[in-house]
Amino acid sequence: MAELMGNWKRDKRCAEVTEQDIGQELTLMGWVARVRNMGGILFVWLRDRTGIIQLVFDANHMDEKTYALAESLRSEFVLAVKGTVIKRDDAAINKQLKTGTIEVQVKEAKLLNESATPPIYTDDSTNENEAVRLKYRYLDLRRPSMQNMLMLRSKTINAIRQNMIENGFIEVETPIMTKSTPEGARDFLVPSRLHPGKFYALPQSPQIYKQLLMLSGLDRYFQFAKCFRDEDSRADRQPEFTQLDLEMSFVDPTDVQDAVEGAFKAVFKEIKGVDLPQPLPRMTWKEAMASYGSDKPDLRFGLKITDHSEWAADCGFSIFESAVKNGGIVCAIKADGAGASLSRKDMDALSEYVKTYHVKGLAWLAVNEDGSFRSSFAKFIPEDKMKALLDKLDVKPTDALFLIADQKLTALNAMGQLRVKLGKQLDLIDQTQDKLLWITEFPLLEWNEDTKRYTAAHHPFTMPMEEDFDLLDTHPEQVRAKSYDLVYNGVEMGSGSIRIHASDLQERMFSWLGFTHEEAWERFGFLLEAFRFGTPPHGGFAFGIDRLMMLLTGADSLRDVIAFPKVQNASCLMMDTPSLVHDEQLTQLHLKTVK
RNA sequence: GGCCCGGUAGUUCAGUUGGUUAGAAUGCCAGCCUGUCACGCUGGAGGUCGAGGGUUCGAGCCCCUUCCGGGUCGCCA
Repeated sequence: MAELMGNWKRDKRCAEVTEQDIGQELTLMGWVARVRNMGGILFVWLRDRTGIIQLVFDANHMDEKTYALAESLRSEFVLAVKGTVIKRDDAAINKQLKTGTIEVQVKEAKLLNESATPPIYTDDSTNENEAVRLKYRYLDLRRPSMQNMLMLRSKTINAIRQNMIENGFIEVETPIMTKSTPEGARDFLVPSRLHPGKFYALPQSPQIYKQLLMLSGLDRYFQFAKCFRDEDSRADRQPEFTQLDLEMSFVDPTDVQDAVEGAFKAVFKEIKGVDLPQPLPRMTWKEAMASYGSDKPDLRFGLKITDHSEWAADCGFSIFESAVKNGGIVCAIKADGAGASLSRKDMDALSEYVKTYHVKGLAWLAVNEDGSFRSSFAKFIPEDKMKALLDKLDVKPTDALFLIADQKLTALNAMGQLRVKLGKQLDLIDQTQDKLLWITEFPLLEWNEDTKRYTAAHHPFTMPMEEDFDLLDTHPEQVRAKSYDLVYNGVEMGSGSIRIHASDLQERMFSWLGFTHEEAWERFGFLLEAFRFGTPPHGGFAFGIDRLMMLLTGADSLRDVIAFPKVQNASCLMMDTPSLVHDEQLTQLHLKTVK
């Protein structure tokens, strides 16, 4: 028996009521979070996005009808009340509530809407199955933790936007219906009704538009860009996501990095109250791979990787020797004090784990307290040779040692994954730290074994380093790019580069990527054409807002920081997306012929 | 496409070696209760054990298939 609001006006949100309001008569509106009926007196927790305030319905202070209404209240009913703010007795103070020292003595009430019994809890008391939460996402978003997340996200975006505008960036919106481009991820396609057989593509990023804006003379551009990639999901990868996209003219890498650092500094100050150092540390890709086995090293803990190929070349252990002979490496991680705690079973589990990353196995050694050791490989190696390795690595009692032998990048990648795993397992990560750094000088090109050609490591518009121009025709794989990634606690936040701004160099780039002149012009003709009209040197960056929110809130999944996320198979459990459409629609789009 | 984990009241979970009518908490419904705050007390309803097939005298439990959710490798310029 819901009523209309009539002329009632809400005075404040629930938890905005304070002791300053004591004695005032206020009109409040919100959802019923909890009802406690004592028989004659009845307490209701009224909730909105600000929090909770306690309402008191006393049968002696209101007419029968109002009290009867109070007795009919259930969870999630929408309620409006008029009442007086009163101070609670000392004994009745609830320290859990922001408004715990006050309550509202209700005089009148209106039931604005009823609610079906909710299928999930709308508080944070339980952690329900995520599929159920996602099916009823609109209720899930009533949870205080989710509301806080959305408010924090809004605040973060606002801090970034303000920082961008203060620094002379201009916000420009670029199209969502755009052109499919080769290279990169799969596109989501939109069929055209007016152009039978032709398709728009949703942008994987506004890359080309923002470069054209530099050509147009915008000088500094930014946008909170929605991007789409039709690839498999992960905990930190959604088919649609938001990034801060920016581009600048007349700049070198440090200018772009400064601008990005400025935005991060603003966010950390605003959200965490933390002053980030500026400039942030830099590390080359080569160094990151060699020491951390990753292009996104987590610097909150040690366990650095060391190379022992030289030692391994004649160590007597045929697996190590042949790896080195075949151009590979033998690398190691030493974990101080881990030898005593890691059992044979743990070692086997770690060995299985590294195999996921395509190495054949893990050689391990655990030193006991008395200096004796258990090992999977020591028995194959002469004693003096073994001693040389342990001395070199300064292995002491209770230490553990792990070695991997394989092709260089394969071994380093697996070792990098093991490093992170050990960091977590041995509890070496200081969760209170924020370790940001730049990874620079990425390789320009990567060899693709399937297609037998080079592909752009970043994207085909990336400027090679001048120092490496000579290598382009002879050793393309050794050419470094003017590109840079920002890494935060072992997570890639985003990447950027200085772009190619000369038409001829861009055309050469396409040819290194295996495009013929004709193909390049067919696919990127408008860009090559545009580059003829005075393109300024320029570069930019983009970082994931969702990933940033994940790290700021400590969430394990992107789904926790996106209002309406997709699940692993890219469907939406709430709306049941994607869905079938009517034949008529398909016919109009020329996807189905009328019979 | 591969590998791994999970699916039992609305919700969170337990369920022994395969053995009677599948349990608990919470939520829900009804009653009682004038200061509760995760109120309390009494009673009640609520189950296609994800689905289908198989083994068995007998299946929530074992086997096969499949659907759904999660993680991950490949993939993600």
